[in-house]
Parts: sequence; structure tokens; C-alpha cells
Amino acid sequence: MATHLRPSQALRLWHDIMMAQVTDGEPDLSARQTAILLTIYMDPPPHTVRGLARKLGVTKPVITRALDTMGKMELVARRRDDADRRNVIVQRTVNGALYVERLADLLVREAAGLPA
Amino acid sequence: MATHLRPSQALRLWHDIMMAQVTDGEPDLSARQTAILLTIYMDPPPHTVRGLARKLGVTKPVITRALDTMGKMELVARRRDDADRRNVIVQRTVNGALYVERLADLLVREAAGLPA
DNA sequence: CGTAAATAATACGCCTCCGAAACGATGAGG
DNA sequence: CCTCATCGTTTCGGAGGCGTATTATTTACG
Repeated sequence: MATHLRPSQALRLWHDIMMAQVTDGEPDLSARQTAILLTIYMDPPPHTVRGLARKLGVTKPVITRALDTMGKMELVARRRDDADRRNVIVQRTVNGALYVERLADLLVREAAGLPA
Repeated sequence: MATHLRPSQALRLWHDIMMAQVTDGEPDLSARQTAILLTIYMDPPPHTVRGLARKLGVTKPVITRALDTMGKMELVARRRDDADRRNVIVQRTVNGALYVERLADLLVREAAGLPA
């Protein structure tokens, strides 16, 4: 760990990433949506609405709406929990994995200072 | 330059930063707003509405509205250009500089893997 | 001058998001 | 059973963003 980064490098990195997100024409995910998506793809399952709300410190409707939006984009999927049918299990999708992968690639490329 | 970053490190960094932005309670800036703000603070002045719109590839009302919002937050300021009074010069503010500085600090800290 | 060009701002209709509250469905426990 | 708790969703009113089109102000120039 302990990747060293100077403040000027950090700002340049952040700026370039934001520019890439704005310029690429694809619909931007909000900070909340991104945090939810990455939590789903990085933390071990299972993920529930309540659990995600707790982790992010937001209300449940925020999670529900984010799942609606990202579900339409096919970045995540919902499934009822058979053990306790009150719960909803949030699942990963192929599109979501690709999205996260492309995000990681963008970050690595920008950090390396490569044009593309 | 050429800061090396592995994909897993990149995702962890991105996730933690998004979590920090969501958790801290302050109003989040959108990707567009952040791109505008950082452009103002990193690129050499002067900055005009049209110039920013060109750089980001967005329409001018997007810039005007972002300046309205960030102006209320006192992150940027507007001034009429005396040489050509059609132009608006976007200026930095103390609050804006502090905001950018804290953003850079957050990135550096997260990249270093320190808890706080 | 007087007309055209350029600039930023505004109006409009549409969409998404927010927090708080109310709601339906499901499970737990007496 | 029947009540109560839990979970996710939906509803409500409000706030803010978007793109397109229009406006007001200022400048350029014939």
C-alpha cells in the first residue's frame, strides 16, 4: 500500500478523471451512486438495502432509488432473499463488473499520466 | 509523474474518496461542478464562461448555473471584464482555495492509506 | 450611425434526486 | 391466531440540474 502522491499530482489526477467523466458523454453516477456501486463490488456479499444504508450513513429510500437507477442501467440486480423474504439481496451483473473494470482502468491510466 | 497504481488500489482509493464525500455531510459537488472548479483553480486565468464551456464540452448555461451554485457556496466569484464588458471573469475565492486544498489533502491521505 | 456578431443570462419544460412520512409484505413471539 | 417488529418500497412536496431557445447587453465593422 502507501502509494505516494503529492498534492499537485492528486489535484491533477482528480481534475483529469472528472474531465473524463464529463466529456465521455455517458450518464454520470452521483457520488452516492458510485459509493453504493463500489461497495457492492468490493465488499463481500450479501448486500441488503438496510446494510448499504447503514454503511453509507444514508436513508433507505436513497438506496432504493439508487438501485432503481443502476438497475435500469443493468449495473446491479435485485433478488428476494428466500431465507427471509423481507430482505432484498443486491447482486452484481456483467455490465456492472465491466463498468467497475473500466473505471479502474481509467484511474490507472490517468495516474500513469498516459494520454489514453 | 507516472505514479504507479494497481487496479485494486485504484478502486479502493475511489471507493474511499466517494465514501468520504458522502459521509461528511457537506453538499456534494457534481462531476461537472468539480471539473469546473478544478479547472478554475489549476488552469491559468482568465476564465470566462465561454472558455470554460469549450474546455468541458458543455453548453454555456451549464457553466452559468454551476457558477451560480458555487458562487452561493463562495467557492468562486464573478467579475465583469472591464476591457470587454460582455465577458465575465471567473475568480478564485478564499473558500474555494480552502476547498481545493482539503480535497487534495483527502486524496493524498487516502492514497497513502492512512486512516486520517 | 446602424446592423450584425458575440457574450452571458434567463425562461421553459422535463427529469432526477432529496428527506420525511406512510404503506404493504413478511417474519417473530406470545 | 394476533400483535408487534422489521424490511423495502412508495408517496409527497420541494429543490436543483439539464438542453433548447430566447433575451439583454456590449462590441465590431461597413
